[in-house]
Amino acid sequence: MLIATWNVNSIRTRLTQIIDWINQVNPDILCLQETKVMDDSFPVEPFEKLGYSVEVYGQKSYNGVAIISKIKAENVKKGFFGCTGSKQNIEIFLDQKRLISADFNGVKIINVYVPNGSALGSDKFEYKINWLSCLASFLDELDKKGELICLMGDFNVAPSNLDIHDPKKYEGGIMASEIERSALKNVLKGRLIDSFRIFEKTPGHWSWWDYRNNAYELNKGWRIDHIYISKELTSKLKNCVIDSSPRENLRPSDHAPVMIDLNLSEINEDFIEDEDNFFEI
DNA sequence: ATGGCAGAAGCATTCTGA
Repeated sequence: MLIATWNVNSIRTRLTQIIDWINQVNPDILCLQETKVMDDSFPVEPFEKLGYSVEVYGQKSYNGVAIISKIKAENVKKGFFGCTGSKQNIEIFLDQKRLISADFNGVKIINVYVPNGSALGSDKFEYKINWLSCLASFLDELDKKGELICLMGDFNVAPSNLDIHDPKKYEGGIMASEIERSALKNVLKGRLIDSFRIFEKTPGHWSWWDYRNNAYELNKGWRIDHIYISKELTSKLKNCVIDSSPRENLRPSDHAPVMIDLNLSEINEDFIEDEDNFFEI
């Protein structure tokens, strides 16, 4: 099962590119960020024509997330819920549409667009750190219930210096500061694993290139789009790749899609085996 | 230190992103 994430920087501007990519890659689940559109204006039909269901959580001009899937999404939730351990009041985050979650074959897919944070010490930076703190509390609650998690999206954090083309220049700055990295670590708490780093330990793999300064042509990128999976799922993980090819399109998104191949049928087989055992008893 | 580039809103220019 192919599960992908892509910050498309406007669903309406990128629509034909996304449809082309779906036709090429045939993902089972595609999580989008920065859709930048109200829910009633989201172009649902082109996806439904290809046999996909669409779940949206958007707003005018900014942010916005969506889940496109071949399997019907179950238990769709928009925004944070159950963050009882958070110091932050969830209501603070209601106006920015940055998180949507749904269950597929017993796995909870959580699609996030983490705030950029602008600059260290700014109000937006404080918002980013508070948002990540709320996300950590959100995951703590799901962890208590023993949920299998796939947390994916645009995190706006390079987890290590391997994930920046010029660490000397950018280390300590926005998306590369110790404050952001430790806030991200507090979300993951060792229970969620970076799918990409299971397969690839070297630098030079980017998911975002600035529109400015010819960054893509010079391959000056960052790896800030991630797919984190529960430890229990790592044995089902076949692959994780960044597909930089859409970044070469005319008028591309500044982000490339990232995807994993997760063998969820094995999970169902395990489940069926357990049921058989139950009936034998 | 600043701007570069792109999208949305809306019609000139500002806000936001990363």
